Amino acid sequence: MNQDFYNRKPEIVARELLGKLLIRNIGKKILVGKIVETEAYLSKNDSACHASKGKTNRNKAMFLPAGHIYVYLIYGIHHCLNIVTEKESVPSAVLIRAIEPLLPMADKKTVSGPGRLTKWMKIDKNLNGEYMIDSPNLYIDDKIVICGNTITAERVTARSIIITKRIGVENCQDRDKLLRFYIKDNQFISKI
DNA sequence: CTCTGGATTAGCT
DNA sequence: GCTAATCCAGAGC
Repeated sequence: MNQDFYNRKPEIVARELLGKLLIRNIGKKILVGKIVETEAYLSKNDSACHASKGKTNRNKAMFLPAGHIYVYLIYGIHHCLNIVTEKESVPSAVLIRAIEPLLPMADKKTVSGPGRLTKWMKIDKNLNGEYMIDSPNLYIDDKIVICGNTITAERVTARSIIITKRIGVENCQDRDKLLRFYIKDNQFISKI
């Protein structure tokens, strides 16, 4: 995807990322997953957003221009993958919560959930601050050709998108905002 | 400096 | 259903 794709409101980007291919290169290995669940985190006016109270050492990647990667460690154990949206200095982002593994195959318990998919794709804070638009390591696309085989993104229609409250933000003011998006009936959604 | 708790998950009751 | 795992941001002193 180009920069214009990410340089929009996070709730728009979160919705349009559904069905797209998340591609991870590790040396000669390549992993591909279809994005099936996302959440939007607005900037200042969203108490659930890490950057709602300003820039810190942890969240500074969120202030970079759209298309940068924000990875953070949660509960001391799990990494979460976000794509920065909107223009520079507006700290909004989209959290990738679940993917459907296309290459190689994997089962639900390996990739469903923000902490599991980063483990499967070996995503950690080394990727924090990278720019997806020109990174060979981790990026998102509509299609990819591997050994002559073409894998294409799913075209997700509005009627097959479910919108709910975000997961895991129970104790904050903006917990009821409808900013979680997922593909209806997909088997890799983290929670119903 | 200390203390609390989190955009989670695995494992146990 | 409950809790431990384990790092670190943010608040308070």
